[in-house]
Amino acid sequence: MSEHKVISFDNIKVACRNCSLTSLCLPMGLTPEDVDQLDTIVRRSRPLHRGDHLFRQGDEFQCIYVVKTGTVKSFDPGEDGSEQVLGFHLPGEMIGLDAIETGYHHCSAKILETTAVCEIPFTRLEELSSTIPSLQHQMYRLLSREIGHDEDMLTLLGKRNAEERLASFLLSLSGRFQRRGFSPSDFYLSMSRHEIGNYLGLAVETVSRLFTRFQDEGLLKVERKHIQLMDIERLKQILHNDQGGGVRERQIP
Amino acid sequence: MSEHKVISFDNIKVACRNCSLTSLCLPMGLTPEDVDQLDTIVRRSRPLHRGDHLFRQGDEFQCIYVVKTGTVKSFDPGEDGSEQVLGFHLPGEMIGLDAIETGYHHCSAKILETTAVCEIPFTRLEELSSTIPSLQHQMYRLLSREIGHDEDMLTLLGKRNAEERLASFLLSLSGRFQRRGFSPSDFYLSMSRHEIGNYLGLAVETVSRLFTRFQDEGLLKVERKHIQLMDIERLKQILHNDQGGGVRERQIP
DNA sequence: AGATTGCTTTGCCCTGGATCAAGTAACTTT
DNA sequence: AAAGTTACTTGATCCAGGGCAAAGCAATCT
Repeated sequence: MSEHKVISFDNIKVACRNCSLTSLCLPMGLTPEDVDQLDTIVRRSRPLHRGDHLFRQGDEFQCIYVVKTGTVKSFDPGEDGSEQVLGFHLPGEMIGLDAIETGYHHCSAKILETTAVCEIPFTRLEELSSTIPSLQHQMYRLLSREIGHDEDMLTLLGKRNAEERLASFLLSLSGRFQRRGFSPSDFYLSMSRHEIGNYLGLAVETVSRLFTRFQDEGLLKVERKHIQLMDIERLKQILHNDQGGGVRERQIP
Repeated sequence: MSEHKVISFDNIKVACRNCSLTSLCLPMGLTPEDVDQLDTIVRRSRPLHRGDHLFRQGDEFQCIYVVKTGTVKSFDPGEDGSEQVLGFHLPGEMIGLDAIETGYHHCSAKILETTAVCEIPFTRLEELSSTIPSLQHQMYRLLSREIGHDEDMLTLLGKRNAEERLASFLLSLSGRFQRRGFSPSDFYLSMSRHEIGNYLGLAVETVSRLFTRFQDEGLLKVERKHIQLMDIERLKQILHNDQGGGVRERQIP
């Protein structure tokens, strides 16, 4: 995906104030002074590599993580290894919010491609947010957004058929790439077919067959991980066909 | 269900400090003084009746609602009426958290049986929470809990079969009733088979057949809305059979 | 270069649960 | 109390998508 990156590796160690993700991330809506305050508690990681765990289910909850570059997968590793993928996280997205309640992580998080993250010790973030109202507000917004997103996924899994699920998934990625300055119609998937299927409640084979079918129908071109959306409008129509409903479009910057 | 109520109608207008839900609700972990502070911004509603809307999708977001007595259903009413039930809310549970982000409600909420709710103007709650750290903490916890709960539902819809879904649903209700002082094994459903099916991603017929089957197998007794769980242990085993996994037990007080 | 390993695709068959279609029981209205 | 309405159950059929098996294709190792 690197050839499409606008938000580039320059970001790895920059302060929040100079980070191009600022408008999608925790600092959104803060004054420059408040961002500097926030900056004092943010820790930047060295790059992590494919397969690394950011944290594991059951680990003590210390930090909220924000993706800076790369992609992270969060998943519930079941009791016996039958994992359920809960999300794919792109730059600017937060991970670990479900751990606040109990103090330990309910899911695991694994790196899909070389990734840098910001770590924010939650206790300090909490302290800071009670002195900076706009930070508190932004925290509420981000937590609320996560809830809204999960609810959209519930509708996806509860009501949509295989075709609608994959179309919805691709459009979600497309929109999120676009908001990050990447091409909305030409990108590389950092997750496997297996992970996509798992996330969407489908078998690998079904995902594979659908990619083939979408390609045959001229909706897109696939070549392994490389996706080119050829007809985004028609993909959107798929969501609004059938029993209508359609996944309400949601901004997940 | 009224014959089982321990948390009774006495609650309808009591202040938070005297409310028996206090340990499940927003005041959890607050000092008595802080609870009184909170109390000044809480508005208590007169009882609402079956079919009433608490709010509708698209309404401007003003208040967080907390069920005091009764049951509320939240749902996404799709574009054309193909609704998706998102949750059933018992006393002490909050509704409308997904609206914080955008300032309007993403789902609708409807009363299932005569219900009293507390309304908490969100702006005032936000202000108050920046002066009471333990209130802020509790808000973060509740928002996080909602995320965790939704993630459990994603696993349910993504991985479990019909039998596991219904067992999980009944056990969830059972536990939540118990924590509220009701019988965990003898209760009335305030939602229809249709709503249960919708919530669990199943057809009404499937839900009906499963109730019959569970009854034939001696797991429970059903008579319309009246449920008696006869073998909770065996119901729990259903969740841990098959591909293992099993819905991790979670406290949703 | 050839072999090993790990995705992905494709063909084939099968099943869980949806859908369709009646029938029945409870609740509402008149 | 009869008639209408809505919710639930039960039976019969169907099919979208799952599971299995084998082959294809990249990438890495020897």
